[in-house]
Amino acid sequence: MNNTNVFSALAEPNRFQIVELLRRGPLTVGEISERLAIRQPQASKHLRVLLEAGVVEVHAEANRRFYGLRRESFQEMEDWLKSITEVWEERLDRLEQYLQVMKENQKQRPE
Amino acid sequence: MNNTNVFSALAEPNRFQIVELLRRGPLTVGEISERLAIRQPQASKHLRVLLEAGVVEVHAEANRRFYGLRRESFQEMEDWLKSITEVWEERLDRLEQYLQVMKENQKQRPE
DNA sequence: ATTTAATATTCCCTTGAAGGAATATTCCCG
DNA sequence: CGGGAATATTCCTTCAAGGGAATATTAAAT
Repeated sequence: MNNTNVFSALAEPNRFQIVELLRRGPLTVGEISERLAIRQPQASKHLRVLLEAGVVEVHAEANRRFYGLRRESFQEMEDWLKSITEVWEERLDRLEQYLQVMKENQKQRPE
Repeated sequence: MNNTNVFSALAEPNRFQIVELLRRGPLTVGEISERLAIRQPQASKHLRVLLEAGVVEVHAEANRRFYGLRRESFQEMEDWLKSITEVWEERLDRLEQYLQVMKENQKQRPE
């Protein structure tokens, strides 16, 4: 994840809402535009952006197109976040170790 | 996290790079602008955006200002991601359960 | 083959975000 | 107090993203 495209995709409020909407499973363009109260062309445009950013995937079914969240995309974001927060975890671990050592020393030489 | 501000903050390549730069710990504006090879005013501007989005925090020290990543912000993103992916996990669990049941039935009535 | 539903695309316009350059602010030091 | 370093802010300009409206495309149905 050095892909700022994913972030720009999610930065737009309507697109973020689309993602929220797709939590429970894929929806058609019509359903999406209806529930978000936006016009169909805007829905299509936003979905295109999400698609190209890899946030979303389509599968056609006759006339309709179902858009659903793309797992890999979210997995990548999670990995990236972990790669950042794990540094902090390590620091916490070291702090705990340190405190533990201090505690041991206290036991050996009370008062 | 319904805050698209965080995403718009990270959507800009320079700002994303700033976050990457701050992984190891806080830096001053000067250091940041130097390492990213951007002019100081731009660095300040980007840092302002990151600050207002809550991605980053400052603490002043004499003349300088150290910017560092703000943990809460990343925690919130992680929580949001989990709230999305956990639905998938549940589904997987149910699938596994289902497969397990089928396996049991096989044992009871082989061939 | 024509019509109709669902979706995508295009064109135009407006607004906001980002960079450049200059300037303001803050703080330390002598 | 005056000077200089570090940082923030302002003004201006440019460019791309997003909405509206109209139109094109695709596929089904009759």
